[in-house]
Amino acid sequence: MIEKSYSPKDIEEKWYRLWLEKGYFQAESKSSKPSYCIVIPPPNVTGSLHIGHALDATLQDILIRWKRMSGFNALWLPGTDHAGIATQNVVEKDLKKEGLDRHKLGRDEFIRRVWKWKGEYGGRIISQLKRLGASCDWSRERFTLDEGLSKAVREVFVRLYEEGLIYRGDYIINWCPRCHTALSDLEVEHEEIKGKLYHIKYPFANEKGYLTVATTRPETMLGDVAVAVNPDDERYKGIVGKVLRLPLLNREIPVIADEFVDPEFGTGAVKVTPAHDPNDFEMARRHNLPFIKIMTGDAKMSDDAGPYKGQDRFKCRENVLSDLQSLELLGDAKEHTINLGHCYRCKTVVEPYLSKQWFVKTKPLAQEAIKAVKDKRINIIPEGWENSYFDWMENIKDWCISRQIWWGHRIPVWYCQDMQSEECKNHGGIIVSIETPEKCPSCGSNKITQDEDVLDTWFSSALWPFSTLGWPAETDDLKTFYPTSVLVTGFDIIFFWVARMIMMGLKFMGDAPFRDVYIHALIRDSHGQKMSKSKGNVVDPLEIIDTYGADAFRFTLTAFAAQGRDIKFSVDRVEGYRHFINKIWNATRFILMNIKDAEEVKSVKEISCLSLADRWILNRLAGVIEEVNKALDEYRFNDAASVLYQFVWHEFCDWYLEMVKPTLARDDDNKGRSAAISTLLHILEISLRLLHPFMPFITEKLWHDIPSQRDKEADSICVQRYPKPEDSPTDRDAERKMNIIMDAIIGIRSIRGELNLPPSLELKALINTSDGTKDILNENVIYISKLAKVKDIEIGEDITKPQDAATSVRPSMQIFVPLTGLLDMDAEIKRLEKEILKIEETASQLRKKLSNREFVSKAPKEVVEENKAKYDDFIEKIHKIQENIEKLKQLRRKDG
RNA sequence: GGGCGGAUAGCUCAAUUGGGAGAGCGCAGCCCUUACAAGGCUGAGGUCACAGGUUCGAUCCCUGUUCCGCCUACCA
Repeated sequence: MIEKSYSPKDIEEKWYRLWLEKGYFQAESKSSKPSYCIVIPPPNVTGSLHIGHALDATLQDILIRWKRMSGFNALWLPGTDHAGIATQNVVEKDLKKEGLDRHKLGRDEFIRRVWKWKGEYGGRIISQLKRLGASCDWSRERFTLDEGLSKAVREVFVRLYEEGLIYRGDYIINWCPRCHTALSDLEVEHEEIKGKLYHIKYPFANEKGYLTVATTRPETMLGDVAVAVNPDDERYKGIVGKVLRLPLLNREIPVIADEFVDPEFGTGAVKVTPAHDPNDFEMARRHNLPFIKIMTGDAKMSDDAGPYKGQDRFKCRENVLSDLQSLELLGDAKEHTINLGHCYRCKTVVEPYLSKQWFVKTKPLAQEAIKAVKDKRINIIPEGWENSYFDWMENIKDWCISRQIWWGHRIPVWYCQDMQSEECKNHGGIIVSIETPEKCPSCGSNKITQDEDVLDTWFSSALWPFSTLGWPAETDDLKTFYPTSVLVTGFDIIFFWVARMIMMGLKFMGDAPFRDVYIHALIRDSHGQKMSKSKGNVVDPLEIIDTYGADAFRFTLTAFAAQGRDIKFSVDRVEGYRHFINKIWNATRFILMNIKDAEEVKSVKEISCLSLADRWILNRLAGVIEEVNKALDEYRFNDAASVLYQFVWHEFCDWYLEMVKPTLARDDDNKGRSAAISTLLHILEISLRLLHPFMPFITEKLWHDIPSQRDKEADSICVQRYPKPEDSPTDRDAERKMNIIMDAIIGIRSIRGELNLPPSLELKALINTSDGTKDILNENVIYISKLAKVKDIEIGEDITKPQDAATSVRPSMQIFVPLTGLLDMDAEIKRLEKEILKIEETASQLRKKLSNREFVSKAPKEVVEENKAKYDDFIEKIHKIQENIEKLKQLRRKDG
């Protein structure tokens, strides 16, 4: 016997501990079973579990538990990401509190501090995943800075370099002045803001007049080296080649012609600032113009900014504008929306900045990645995301991979300081090596220094599906689990991560890193807003688990995880699904209560005298098993959840349990009781297994309370076989018959409900029906009397309506409930008339359709016949109700 | 600028090949009927955003419009 109510906390702790002790989540490196593998999208080591992780992990856990139970050698490989910039920021903040900064500490000491921090706090998100019930193979947990993974990073870097796919050079990159590092294009978040388009007059150097340029960033004029116009622009035909005097600095700059300039925009004249704008950079290269850096890495003005040196970039803008104003060189300023880039880690406005960085030449890698998806070596689900994927891949730009921070994989490049040999000089003293070199391999000098930069964190993440399995070593894990089965992630990191994993996997493993990519929705708050700390609308998954239990939380996430749509989340919904957990608990409790100790529970297959209800629910279960497996196979998690919800609550609890209650209560029918008990346990046990991937804790707990499992302490539901449709006997005839019984019950209940007759009122029912149905009803009259709460039931083929009876016309029967002296004739007439109206509405639609010759001649024959049959049924029903109304009206006249 | 998605009951969302629109929550009425009041039964509630088109027939397919959300882009 189990406790009256369900308290998740104790159960969750107990069973999770046991799962770990028994090693149920550990996959085998070599196995005769088929492999199934998911690598977790590694959360940031600095992070704590947010609701997006919870959804992501829940879906993965469902898949893994489902496959593990279905006989696969299932590996869910967990781990965390070192998250270079984010983690460095966190530790730097801590240092600041102590009045320190990383430069005071020095590189080595700083790195030590970060590792220490990681040791103390880095495990948080892992323990939170455990609270959720994640069945990861923790023995294989990885961290992107692990020795093995670092080796993979070096191997990849060196090989790409040797193939000419990695290069170093001076280019305009996105620079975060706060994080003090370069960022890739993806790491910049664009936001539209209202800004101004300023018109500035640049006087000619050798004659009167001026040329007006339009710019949103007036301060960058300090770095201008030219003004460009379109060569076809008639307005400026004569002035190309003339010299302007740059205001404020009085530098002489030429007017050049370049196709890039759009004559329609602004004034048609563009100031050219090669060191601070990617387009200008390209233009300067085309025209051999100099590059003047007017800012430092802090986004303060540099020596080259003349009198503005040392000013902050925004302050400088104000000063430049007011200085131009006083020189009367400032024209109109128009309202203009500007798409401003911000650092995705610290939200600081990024600066296009000229600097020396390392890049991956991505085009060749992208070619293969496109092909892999095109020929279905990788399936993206839902398919809609393929378009974005192709679009991004086809327009891919080189990837800036060097970061000017300390926490990360240091670039495996050394520079020879001496360059004593010709060979050494030829390649600029650059040494690129997997192993850390002692001396320069070309000239033998031991004065070598390593590149100061580290790699983009996403560089190591891109290797995750194979680096975690042991690559570059040829491990058993790698052979067994690569390519992995599916990647489950949110759409926000398709480009950051998914696309790059595909490129790297194809390049270094010669095969896609995963067969399927399941892209799930983003979780928003109940108003559809993105959750963020600054908005204060974040929901803490741990709090939800504490309040409602992990199972309810997981089931809620699953039920809302429809493909291709964001999830609006609120805790109220979790509460709703906690009721479902409670329902399962209580249904189990009821079943266990009804098992007598001595009773021998038999398998349903051995029992010959199953009741109609037994056979019906067994049949339904077979259907549910099939639907759930199919839904999971197609990643329709919400469908799987709703099928289970519907079955357990409404079919099993509302119908079946109510139907077997009388049988269980009878002492004189041991066979019937025994069949019912067997059926109950069969349904319960299989349902628990079906539900287990969705709600692992409660199913485990209840499964052990089932008599047949009580002695098997070593066992766990998580390693039992996942149900297959053939586990439950099918019986179409039972389904047909049960529909008739249910229809009778619903008919009587409707009368009771609509006429507000209290359940305490004893009713009698008369059912008029045809021959075949009569027998079915008679054989199962007990269900009707119990569930519809009627004492006497008379069933016959020519029963006529008693005088003062309420009626319900069903497809295969007419039900009369005599209400002598109780029936409010007017109310009943009204009720029946309303029903006619309702039927008539749909009937008239059908009539219209059927009287349309085109429909009858052109529509498929089955459809026409189907509609005709439906129509006839409606008309018959209306007639019968009409008759009943007439009889009531006659009666009323007599009484009156 | 380009692309994608959404608009269905008061709320949140389903509806897989175009053929009488569903669920959960909420609401109303009746009920503590020996698992569960975190429950049961019954019911009300929809011009499927708008306008055209294809079709015998459109919530579904096509075109356009409006509103909302997202992704993406070097118009200074």
